Amino acid sequence: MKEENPTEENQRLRIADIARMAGVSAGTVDRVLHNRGRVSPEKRAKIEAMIETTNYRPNVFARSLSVKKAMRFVSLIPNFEATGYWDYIRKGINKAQKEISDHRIIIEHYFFDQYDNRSFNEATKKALAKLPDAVIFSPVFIEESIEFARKLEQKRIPCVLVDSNVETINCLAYYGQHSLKSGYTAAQLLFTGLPPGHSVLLARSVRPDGVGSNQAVLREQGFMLYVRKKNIRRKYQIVRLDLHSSDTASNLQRLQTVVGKCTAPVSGAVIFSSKVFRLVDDLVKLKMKGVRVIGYDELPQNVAALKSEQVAYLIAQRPEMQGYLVVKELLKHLVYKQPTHRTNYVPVDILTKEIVDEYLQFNQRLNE
Amino acid sequence: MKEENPTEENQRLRIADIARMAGVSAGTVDRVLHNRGRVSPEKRAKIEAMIETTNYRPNVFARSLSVKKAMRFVSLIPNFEATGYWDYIRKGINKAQKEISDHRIIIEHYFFDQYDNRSFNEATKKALAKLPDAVIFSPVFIEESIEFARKLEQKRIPCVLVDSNVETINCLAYYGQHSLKSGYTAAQLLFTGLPPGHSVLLARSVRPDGVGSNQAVLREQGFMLYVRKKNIRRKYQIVRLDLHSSDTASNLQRLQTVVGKCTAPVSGAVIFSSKVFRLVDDLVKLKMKGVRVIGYDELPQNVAALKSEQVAYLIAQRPEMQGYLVVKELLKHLVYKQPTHRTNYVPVDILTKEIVDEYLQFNQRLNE
DNA sequence: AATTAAAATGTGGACGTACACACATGGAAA
DNA sequence: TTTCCATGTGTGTACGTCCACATTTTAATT
Repeated sequence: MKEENPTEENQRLRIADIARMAGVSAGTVDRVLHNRGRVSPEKRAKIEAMIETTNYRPNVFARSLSVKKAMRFVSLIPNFEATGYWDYIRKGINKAQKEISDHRIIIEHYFFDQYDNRSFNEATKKALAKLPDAVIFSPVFIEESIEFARKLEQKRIPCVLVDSNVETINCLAYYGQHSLKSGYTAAQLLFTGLPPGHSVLLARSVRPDGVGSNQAVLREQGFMLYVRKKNIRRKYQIVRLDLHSSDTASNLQRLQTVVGKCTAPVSGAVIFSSKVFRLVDDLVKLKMKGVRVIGYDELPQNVAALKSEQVAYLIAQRPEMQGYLVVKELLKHLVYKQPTHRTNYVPVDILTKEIVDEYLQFNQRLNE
Repeated sequence: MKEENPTEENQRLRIADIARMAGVSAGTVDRVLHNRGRVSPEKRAKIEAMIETTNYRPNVFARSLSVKKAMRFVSLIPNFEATGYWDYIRKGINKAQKEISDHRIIIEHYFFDQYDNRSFNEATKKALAKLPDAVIFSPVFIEESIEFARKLEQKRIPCVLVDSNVETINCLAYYGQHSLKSGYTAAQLLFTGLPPGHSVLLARSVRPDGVGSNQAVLREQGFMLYVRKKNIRRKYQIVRLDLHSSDTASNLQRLQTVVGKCTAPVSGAVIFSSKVFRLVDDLVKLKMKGVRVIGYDELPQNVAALKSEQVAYLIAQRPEMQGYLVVKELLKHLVYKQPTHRTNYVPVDILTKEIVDEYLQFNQRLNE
């Protein structure tokens, strides 16, 4: 039995203390804390009052140490390419996994093809069969994701969304960027001080099915919001350019065609996917110089283009942080039993040649 | 005794496992892990080899639960004003303190007047008398801080620096912004697309002793770096304005005088302290409109000025994150026994009217 | 009133580590 | 030889919580 030492300050209260103060045993307090077993209403009230007045919080370390079975999370995100965006999200999830491994939490990853909804459906089946304690996923395919979330809800498996949001899904939390605002910001960075009368390219990466990703569509909407608000069309000629994510070889041709139709020289360009490095490559091939280019995401190739001044600004969205935070949010709910926020936007980060290094290094060190 | 269950995967190794594999008892492994007590060279080698090959990592929860005496950290930062910058750093420290309170770590705060080195010296004396396990401080006064760090080193008390850096101090870690780069970025944001031929105000907050803070001086240097590199002086008239941090009433007068001397209209302004809200107040009083103003730090008044478009951009430096991370760095070293980085720059965050809300909310939720 | 089931409450071991302490060994000094 | 100390090594308990199980109390039924 622990000696009570009244001179020692800063001693956090234990279950035993609450029990003593409420005149019951530790087991009864435990039942109240976890809503398990049967406790008489009077004692329950007394114990709850004690917990309230003393602001008792369980020692999560002792809890994690004591808890018997491991928790299993499942993550469902797109396949990552060698230097792709999704790889950062996976890294963030892994970082969180390492940090909480002492909580006996295991995360199993399933990957799917972001251009093929069948591969997503297959992955969801495997995930459900595992009966995990929670699921992390990215609702790239909206309808399929709603259906998946419905099944999870049936089985009482909580879930969190990463990168893109589907409002109607009843999940614990979403982490991602406010796409509309990031598109608006792209416009602001592009047009501030851009000489009027010129042409501006608005490039979109289009999928095999002819649709852009949800994120990209919203970014463009945000961009056009700025255009309308500031009466941009009066001063600039905005030209759309559809690029193909699968057939990249033909994109140079497309660019050439679109540029050929412009009556004024092209002095600005924006692309709403993370493939800005491809666009600037093509611009170089066509010997187009002095174009102010705005792109997304801090992929190594994009950073290289930023540093060589082919790209003026990159807009970033802390993908590792997104992955990290969705996992932590699950922890917060399942282990710490704390309330969570449904919708969480990560900041719109504006990167320039000069500050990108510190940005990357900072994020990397957070992941160590 | 724990039953070994060979079918159960993902079981992390325990000290007892290492002990069994090395043919010794848990106590001996413990002595090796903590470099305490006496262990024969042969067994030590064997145990260390086992730890190495199995990549054993102690369960930090069990460790924290078991550890006997509480650790005591001391923080030394400037007095915070009602809405001041230092309040954010303190909040970050407190957030970390809460998060690690189960590790039995107590942080005691001492505050000093950032304009009075004697108050700093007094605070250091109190801090040293406490014989803490580690110290967090901001080296606002360079010489005094070096002396303080020397005394800490004598007593083998590790320390971390927050906000500003002093290269010669031998500390575990520093977190703060790369002031030179943030000044450079301020210039870039100010001059990109600014109509040439006009005047630009370069405002400095000067202390009673006539010296600007170390941070402010470096930011100005970064700003001037851009000016030189881009041959700005050819196109703009750069006008210096010294504001007094103590005698704010007279600043309007100073502004009026400086503006009066300008031969071209003022179309841009930058201030290297966090008091941009005062500058724009004075600009309003003088009915100066259409001035592109750049300022620092997301103080509520500054954010208000940003939203009302009196300020074009704010440059932010994640002060809560700085406070939070220095504490975590101490934890990393003292509890997790992991290596730390000496110099850590937080990113240069560029805030606009549209994205500031998400930025603030994100930071706030991180602090919950 | 006696029996039995159900509800309420208490008890003790386990989680993995830290650390005080006990014990063992061996060599030097008495 | 005995005594003593230094060095090496093992043992046991505490940390705060969880949870299975034991025990007591209460209510329902015969």
